[in-house]
Amino acid sequence: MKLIDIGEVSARSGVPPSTLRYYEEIGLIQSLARTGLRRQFGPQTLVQLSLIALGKTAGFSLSEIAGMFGRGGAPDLPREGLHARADALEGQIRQLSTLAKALRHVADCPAPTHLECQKFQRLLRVAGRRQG
Amino acid sequence: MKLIDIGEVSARSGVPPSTLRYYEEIGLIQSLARTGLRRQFGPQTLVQLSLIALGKTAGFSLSEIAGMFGRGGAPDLPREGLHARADALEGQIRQLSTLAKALRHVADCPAPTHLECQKFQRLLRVAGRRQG
DNA sequence: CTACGACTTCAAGCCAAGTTGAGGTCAAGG
DNA sequence: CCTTGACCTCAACTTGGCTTGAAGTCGTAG
Repeated sequence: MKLIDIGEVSARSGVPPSTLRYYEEIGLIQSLARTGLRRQFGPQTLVQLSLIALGKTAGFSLSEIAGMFGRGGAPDLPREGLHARADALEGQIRQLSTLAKALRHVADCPAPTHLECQKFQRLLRVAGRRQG
Repeated sequence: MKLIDIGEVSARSGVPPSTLRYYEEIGLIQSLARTGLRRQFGPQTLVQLSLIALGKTAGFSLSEIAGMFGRGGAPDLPREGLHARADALEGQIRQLSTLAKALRHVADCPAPTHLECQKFQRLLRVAGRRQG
């Protein structure tokens, strides 16, 4: 297992070194060694960084994401937990679709103001239902 | 146009009064009058709050959301801007779908570690492509 | 008329997720 | 051998999105 210098990890992943240090500090990733003072990471760190980026766009907090890795960086979570997260994600996806539809509608609707448009009203009600 | 007391806006929308005051402070919503000191909002504020909630789950910042309203609270944005936002949203939706699939896969895949699973590798590569 | 409870202002505090800056260390190239 | 540049540590700062607390002001019910 060859080690990768922090600079290279940063270059390959696009994540700044300061952020890599921060992630290590909070336990999200681990460096495996030092060359002098320079952190050396394992190849799986690159995979982790992909998952972290993905998780962040999905709206997970860093600590939630940390919970998805086992020690060593391999994804590791009880199956039901994963399915629950996937369910939550799909809910979020439905909301986003609603919003995207609402935006497209607003762009094309000829009504003088959208508050007078039935279709828009309905989209909003559907959206509103998810928050109570 | 009847006015709605801040307490009632809060109760109907589920948004705390402190947050409503904060939103007014940053110009996201406007109160139309006072009864004594109490803010009174117009009915469109409730619509705005729905859109704000929706926008937040979509990952927009409050200032981005503020940019979607014209003065008076009616949604107001150039059509091309709206379509651009919708496009961005749909990209995000695709990412989320990828993540959801990855999660479900991890939950069900029998491989000893997911890093050895072809399907998982592929999902990650697809995901990684979107960040450079 | 008085007390109550929900509002008011304003400043300060809090959390997440980093970034920035000062001062230090190190390995590699010339 | 010495400089250079990228890293190091640690603390402080920043931004976004609020919440909390102290001290004050109303309008309504009793």
